[in-house]
Amino acid sequence: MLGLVAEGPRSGYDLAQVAARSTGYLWAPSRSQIYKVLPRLVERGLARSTAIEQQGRPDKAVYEVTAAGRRTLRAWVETVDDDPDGGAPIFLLKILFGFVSTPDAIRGQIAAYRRLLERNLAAFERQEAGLTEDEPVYSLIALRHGIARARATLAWADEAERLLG
Amino acid sequence: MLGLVAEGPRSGYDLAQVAARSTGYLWAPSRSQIYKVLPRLVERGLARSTAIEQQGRPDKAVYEVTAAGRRTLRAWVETVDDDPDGGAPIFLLKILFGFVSTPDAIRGQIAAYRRLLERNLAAFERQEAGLTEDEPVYSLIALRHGIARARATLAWADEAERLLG
DNA sequence: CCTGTCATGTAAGAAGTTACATGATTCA
DNA sequence: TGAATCATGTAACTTCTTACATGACAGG
Repeated sequence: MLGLVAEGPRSGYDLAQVAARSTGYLWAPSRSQIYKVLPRLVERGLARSTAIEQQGRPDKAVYEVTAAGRRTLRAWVETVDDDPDGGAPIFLLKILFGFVSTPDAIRGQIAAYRRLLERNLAAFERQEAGLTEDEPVYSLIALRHGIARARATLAWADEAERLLG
Repeated sequence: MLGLVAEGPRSGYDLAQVAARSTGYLWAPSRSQIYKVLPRLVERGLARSTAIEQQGRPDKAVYEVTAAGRRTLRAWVETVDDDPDGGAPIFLLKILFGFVSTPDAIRGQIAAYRRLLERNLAAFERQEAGLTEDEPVYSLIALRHGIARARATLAWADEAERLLG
């Protein structure tokens, strides 16, 4: 949410739509969740809100990131964790909010993501090799899913590094 | 959790380890969560538990699926939803628990998964085409990620159908 | 006239987490 | 002697969801 606020000044209502579009594939909070978290960002000094009067509607509360908020976001984007709690989507979110940091930091995230993918791929392949004939096809199908995705994502990592220049 | 119990009689402790191995990539509950859910399965008549006495250890509670539990699981596995709440992992879980149902039902899940992937892929490609030059590379990199994975997963769907025979 | 958009929020509850509590056995 | 494995569970907490509450205005 801090990242979405850092993209530009937004109301809670706006945020719900922006989130669905931009991070929606990775993470999308409900409107009620947004209205709970936003005041917390202000409490912690990471964002500030400005009331905007409107006619025939409730006042709009527009949130903006503060300098401290930007620093906090940047620190998060630059923190390297080879096996983050939220899994792969964390890497993608950090990439998406790369604009608060440097291309080098993002290269670091891609490298960490690559390491996770390589570990996962190796684990899947080991499991695949260990499958016996009495096991249902379903296990194999699920394993092949993981393998296909890991390989494709590794290929994407090459492309991503090229795009970063 | 019902699916994991249906694979064979297991204690809560066992379940934590089995989950980490088998569905771990998709979904893995904490031990405390398992101990909360298991009695609920019993309450609903989906599982039954047997106490097993042990020396020097707490009694073991082994859970087994009931006929009603198997029916409930099967109904879930066979329910087709083109855009399930838990996202893509739901399709994989249904495939993994395919042993309670028929290959045809699993083909149906793969087809539904394919439809989701095709919708996502089209949306990503539309977004990619709409990107302007002032947008940060990071948006493009994230989009390419989604595209690469969707395409790879579509190719996996072909393979999965072949494996089902 | 009805649906959708704009706009904020509360209440109740599900789902999940970490840390704590207990305690024997086994292995390096 | 200290860590890991086996084994169950509670307490406190975070995160997140759906449903409810309110109300104007725009467009078909």
